[in-house]
Amino acid sequence: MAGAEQKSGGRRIGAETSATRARIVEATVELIRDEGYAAASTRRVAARAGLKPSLVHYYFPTTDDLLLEVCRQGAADSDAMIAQALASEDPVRALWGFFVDTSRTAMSLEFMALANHRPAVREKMAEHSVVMRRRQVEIIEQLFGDRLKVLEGFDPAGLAVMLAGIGRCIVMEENLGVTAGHAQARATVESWLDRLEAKTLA
Amino acid sequence: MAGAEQKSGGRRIGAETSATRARIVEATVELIRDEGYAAASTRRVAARAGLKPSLVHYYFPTTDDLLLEVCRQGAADSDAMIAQALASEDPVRALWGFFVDTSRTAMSLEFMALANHRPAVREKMAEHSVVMRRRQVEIIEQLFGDRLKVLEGFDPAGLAVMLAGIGRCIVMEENLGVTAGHAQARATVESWLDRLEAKTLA
Amino acid sequence: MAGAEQKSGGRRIGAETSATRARIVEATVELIRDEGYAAASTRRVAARAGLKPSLVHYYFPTTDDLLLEVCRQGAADSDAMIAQALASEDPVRALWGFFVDTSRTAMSLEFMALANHRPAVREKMAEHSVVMRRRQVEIIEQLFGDRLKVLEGFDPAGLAVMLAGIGRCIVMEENLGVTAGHAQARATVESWLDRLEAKTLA
Amino acid sequence: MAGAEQKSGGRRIGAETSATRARIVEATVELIRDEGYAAASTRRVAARAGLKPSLVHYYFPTTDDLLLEVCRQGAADSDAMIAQALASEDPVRALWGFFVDTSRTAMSLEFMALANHRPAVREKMAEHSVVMRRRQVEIIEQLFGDRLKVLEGFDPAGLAVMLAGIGRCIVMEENLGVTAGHAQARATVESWLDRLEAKTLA
DNA sequence: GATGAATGAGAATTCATTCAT
DNA sequence: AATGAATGAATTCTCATTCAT
Repeated sequence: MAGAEQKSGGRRIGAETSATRARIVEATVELIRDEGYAAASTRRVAARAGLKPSLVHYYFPTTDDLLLEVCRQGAADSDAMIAQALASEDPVRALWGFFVDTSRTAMSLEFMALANHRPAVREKMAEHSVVMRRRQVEIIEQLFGDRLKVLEGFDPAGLAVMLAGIGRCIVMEENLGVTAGHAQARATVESWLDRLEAKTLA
Repeated sequence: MAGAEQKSGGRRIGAETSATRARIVEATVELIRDEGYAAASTRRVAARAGLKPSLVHYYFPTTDDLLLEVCRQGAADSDAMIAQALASEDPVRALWGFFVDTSRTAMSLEFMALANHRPAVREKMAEHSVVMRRRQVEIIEQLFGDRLKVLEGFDPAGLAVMLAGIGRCIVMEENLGVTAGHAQARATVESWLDRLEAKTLA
Repeated sequence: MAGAEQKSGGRRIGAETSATRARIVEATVELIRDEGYAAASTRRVAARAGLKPSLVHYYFPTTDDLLLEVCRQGAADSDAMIAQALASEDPVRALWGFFVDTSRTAMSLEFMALANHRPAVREKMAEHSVVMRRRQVEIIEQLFGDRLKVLEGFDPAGLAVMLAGIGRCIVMEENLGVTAGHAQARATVESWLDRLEAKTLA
Repeated sequence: MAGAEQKSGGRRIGAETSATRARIVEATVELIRDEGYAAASTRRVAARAGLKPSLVHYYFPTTDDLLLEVCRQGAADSDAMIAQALASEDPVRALWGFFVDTSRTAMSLEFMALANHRPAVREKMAEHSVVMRRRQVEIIEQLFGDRLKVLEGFDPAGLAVMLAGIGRCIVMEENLGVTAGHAQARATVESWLDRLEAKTLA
């Protein structure tokens, strides 16, 4: 129960602990982050990692395998961030910070786009999304309880969708260099959190 | 002679009035909508349009040209939808309908992703985004005036970002088959609109 | 016998006197001069001339037709230069100047290269070369007579080959940015001409 | 272990020792020699070598890579020919033979033309030309010393330019089927060499 | 005299993947 | 654990040419 990263006896080619393997995944993440998912080809990943293209296929027989691994790690990262948020001094802000985290959200958006023509990725993303949402809802319920309904008329799952949407929108647009309304939207969200938090602490 | 379609005698290669040209753009839109932007290759577009690949290049010398045209038409469509919303019986609902319009939003998200590795698209999208946001803000101001601030503590631009974000999130996730929290988020947004509208009519 | 440019009743599409036709030829010459013969495609020629690609084909049904016309004009230019040389104050220097004329020689070299895979050009170039050489020999004989043999042991045709070769070599290498030995080779040639000229005038 | 072919453990993609790689280069040389540089396309090279087009790109990722390799080998061949000339029984004739060697010179001319629109080739050719010229000058100085100046008024570098130019001109024109003056030019060059050689031996 | 539309061929690359070693 | 060789399919783009108007 100590997290989702443990893996018992899974038999893949290339030990999961391999430094080379890690380097490949890392290079892929960088490429996707910097140039979009279309840049994540065997050759370019290998070049970025300073390895031979064949070696990428040695560890990840198909491109889907590689992409799925990156996806899995991204989910694990999100998981860790949420856990950290919950354990932090100011869990409410930390949760909102999670939703407007630039690099994680940018990656997530790339995988959403990828899902469109990679059934395997689509499946994984759907699965992750459900799990993530559930976890977010738990946290929101734990933090605010029914003050949420009483004070703002919000529902925990609804708030999760709202925060996710507003956060992603801000990140996506910042990425384009567009910022109109961002500060005001952030202010509104923060005022919700202020009110909820005040009552929480009271 | 009213409307935005007026044609200004400009003569490009492949007149804008060409039926073939229109067919190409239409096929591209369908492909992107159904399979993601990566499916918009010369061959596939031609196949979908029932034309020879070379003909696509005759009308759109580079892929950027084609993509930009699709982008431009998408923006025009959005424009028209917003105008229609404003002129409708229930402009408030129509505006929200605009933000959760599945096909338009899905396209928009594809182009956001595309912007990551197509500088030309990025530029166009940034430009469009700014214009769209401005128009949305105008409408919101016109519909609600300062009731917005008084009743909900919202700012027009901030609300535009919030609606856009929540709408996109719902569309994106529906696309993945994920719907948790959607109904509740929608309900919250609708309750805002209800309250604002009630006062508007009063 | 008043030059090679007269043309009686030749029936081509597009009157030879057309300004448009001239513009096409001119654009082609510029392109070949600046970017090599491979740049002389219908589209690029049209673009350079500010015309539609179809128009190029209207005047020159095939690429060979266009190339041949450029070739013909180049030969006419060379012809004119030689005639001018002969009529000048210092015909000997003018002749040598002809051989080291940069732009004309560069074009000539492009057509030599083109001749390799354009039989029509090959034929024309061969024909021109023979005519040119003959004319050069005439001039050399006329200028130096048998002083050539007596003084330097040169033969008129041999000298023509030597001057052409040395001139082309210098132009070709200058084009590459290589100049080693050029000044000295020029000096040697000039010393020959000096000696021959001195005796000529004496 | 003597000779210029020594291999310095360097590992590139497609080891330099590969027979396939050699076949590709050889096919390219033949194509350029027979049909001009424009014939050196991936497809045609592959067809000539009896290989699949993709394999050409496996060994030479870009066309420049392939062309540069051919260029490099051509320079190495020239180098070897000069070395051989120097070591031969009659180095003076061998040197002149080098300048009128048909196949080598024809290739060299193709690359000169190619230099016009391939910056990479241009650079390599310029570099080679300088090195070659320097080597030729050394040989000329070594063979004739200052008899050159005294007897004919020639300068070593100038003579190198003259021989190169006359040789190239003859090869180029022969290629076109034009031969007027060639024998006479050759005779003149040979008479220079005769005189210089006689004094050399004396 | 001029032009828009259409087409088939071929260019250079890039890619994922397989296989033998 | 790693890698070189090979391949077939797909990518974007350019080209010469034909044809109907």
